[in-house]
Amino acid sequence: MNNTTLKEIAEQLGISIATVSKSLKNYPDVSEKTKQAVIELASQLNYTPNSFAVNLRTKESKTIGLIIPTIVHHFFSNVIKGILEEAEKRDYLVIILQSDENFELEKKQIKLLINKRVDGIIISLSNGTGDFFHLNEILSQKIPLVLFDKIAKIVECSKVMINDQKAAYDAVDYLIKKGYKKIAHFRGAYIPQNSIDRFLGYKKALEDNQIEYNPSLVYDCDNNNDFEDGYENAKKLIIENPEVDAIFAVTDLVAIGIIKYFNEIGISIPNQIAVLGFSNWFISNVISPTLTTIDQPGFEMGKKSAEILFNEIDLKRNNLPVSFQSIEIETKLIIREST
Amino acid sequence: MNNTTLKEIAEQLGISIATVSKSLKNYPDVSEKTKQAVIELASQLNYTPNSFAVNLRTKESKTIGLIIPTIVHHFFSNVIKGILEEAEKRDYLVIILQSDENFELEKKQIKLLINKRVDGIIISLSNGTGDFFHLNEILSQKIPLVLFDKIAKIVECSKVMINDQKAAYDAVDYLIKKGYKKIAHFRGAYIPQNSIDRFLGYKKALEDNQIEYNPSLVYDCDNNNDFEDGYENAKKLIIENPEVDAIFAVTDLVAIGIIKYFNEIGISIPNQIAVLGFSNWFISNVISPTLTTIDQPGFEMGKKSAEILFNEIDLKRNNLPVSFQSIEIETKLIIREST
DNA sequence: TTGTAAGCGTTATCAT
DNA sequence: ATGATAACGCTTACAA
Repeated sequence: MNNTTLKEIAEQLGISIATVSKSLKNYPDVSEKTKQAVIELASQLNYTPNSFAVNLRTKESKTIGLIIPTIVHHFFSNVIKGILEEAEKRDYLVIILQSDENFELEKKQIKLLINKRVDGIIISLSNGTGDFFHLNEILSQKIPLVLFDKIAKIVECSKVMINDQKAAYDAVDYLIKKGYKKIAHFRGAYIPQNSIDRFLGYKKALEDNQIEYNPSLVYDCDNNNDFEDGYENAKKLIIENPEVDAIFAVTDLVAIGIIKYFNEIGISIPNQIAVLGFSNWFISNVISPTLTTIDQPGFEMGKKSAEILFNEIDLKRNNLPVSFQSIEIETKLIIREST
Repeated sequence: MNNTTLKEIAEQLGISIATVSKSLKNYPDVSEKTKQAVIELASQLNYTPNSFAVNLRTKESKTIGLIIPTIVHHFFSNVIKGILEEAEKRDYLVIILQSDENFELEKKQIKLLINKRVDGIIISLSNGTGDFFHLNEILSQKIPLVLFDKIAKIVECSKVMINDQKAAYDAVDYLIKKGYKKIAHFRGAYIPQNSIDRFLGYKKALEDNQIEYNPSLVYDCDNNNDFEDGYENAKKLIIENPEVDAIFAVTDLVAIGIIKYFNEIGISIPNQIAVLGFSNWFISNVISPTLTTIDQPGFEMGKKSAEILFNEIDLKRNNLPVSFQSIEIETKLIIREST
């Protein structure tokens, strides 16, 4: 750990630390000659500023924090990618944490990040998150915060999301227009707003098309294993409601579970029954039949979240007022073989 | 940013900063009475140590860096998960970077991490990585380093990997024992050692079973889009070598591409031709037919890498000698419907 | 143009 | 048991 310091350079050159610092930071009030000498020696000694000291002085860490519910997840992976690319551009580093859908862990991780004095935080809330006091702690410290995907409407900060309700509505509306009459919904858990919204979109599309909403056609997928949920519920559905001709699944993974089961027992998709997913995971394009789904653009959401965050960090640095944004990223229906 | 400092507590209590610090850190030489007073006021004021100052003082950041080639990747996602869980246990934070298979980016990111003075670094090398000077820079700074999966044998540091050659050998040997006679290999690029080793394992298994190795049965998948590679090569193979009865693919994604094509043109798997993948991605268990593959345990690899790294960090902290480990994680053949 | 010195918030040594 | 003080390495206002 032979790290060169300003002091060493100063001593070797017989000048003061201040002058060395100024030379390296291109201050105007230092002679070209000394500046060159400093720069040369610095690069010779392979000098890099001690970031700990810089942090302490500037009160900035050039680091942001990111908390997501699940790492092994196609959508979130894409979000991460979008965020990392924006951070890269600005030479910012990203600390990533996984809350594992656990409220307590999320709280602890936020504490860790605040403690670490990151310059900003991006979060997608866990399904277990019950209240938002822990978020207020971030805000009261004036740390820029962006929520994405799993957001909390009440929290006063910027947000990046999709319109789950509209997306679901469009999907179901498409199914109806295509001629499907008896449409089931495999819905998600009751806690994250997303699955509620997707359910509401489903319901509204039915109603707007004069199809009576039938609660017994709604199946719960809340065992935290979407694939299994889809598979098992498909089994049930085929017995309980054999006349259903289409299923709108809350997630591609649920849809894949459904397809898997139907493939196994020889039910033909979409001839006997159509399946429509949500998210446009990679897998939905390679399964047989390929899955009609809604594209949820994770990369763009990550990118946008990061852009907003870095913008707020800049504003804060310059003591300018920030106004929170709520951005809705466009989704689109990807029509494939399963409908 | 109303952050309480030791100084404030000291002033309010009319004692010295030193005493406050000691109280909070449970030093033996401070009276129970003052200690209690300090602790109480500290929690009242919601005191947390300024990590910048702590870092500067202790020369530790309680942070490690992780560089991986691709974020959106089932295997690497699992690795990340394993690493994050180990870090979580120790209240360590993890900075994650994506090299995007780009040598220059990898170099830059290592510089950033060294600069940030992380306590340790874990890397899976990019396919573009040509030499290892940038890694030596890490070592010369005495920063603990663990390489995993895409490793460089010459670099003197701990390593966590699988035995690609053996895994491939076992897979192909299994195919042969199962009665397949004409086995093609869809191989990966020529740069990462992994795909070379898998190819060698394939070749050796043939030779050990007295099957002549035939180079024209080896197809290159090096367009950086495994799925497409598999699909397109399957198309070629069926024309050029219609008598092939099994394919060993370098990756599940390649295998999925193959399956996709065969499903489309109505070639039955495994009856007309068998397909065997590598990695055991989630997708391989839900596709039809389900894919026989080799389980490459990302989670364990991440976990093990982190354990080794944290151990080295501890040793270094206590000025103890470290000896580098090379750990081989067990893979296993997962037999499913495609063979 | 250059240097002095204060300060960022801790930790740790050495007096008292 | 408590406190004064130096040190970590850098930035920057101010003095020379």
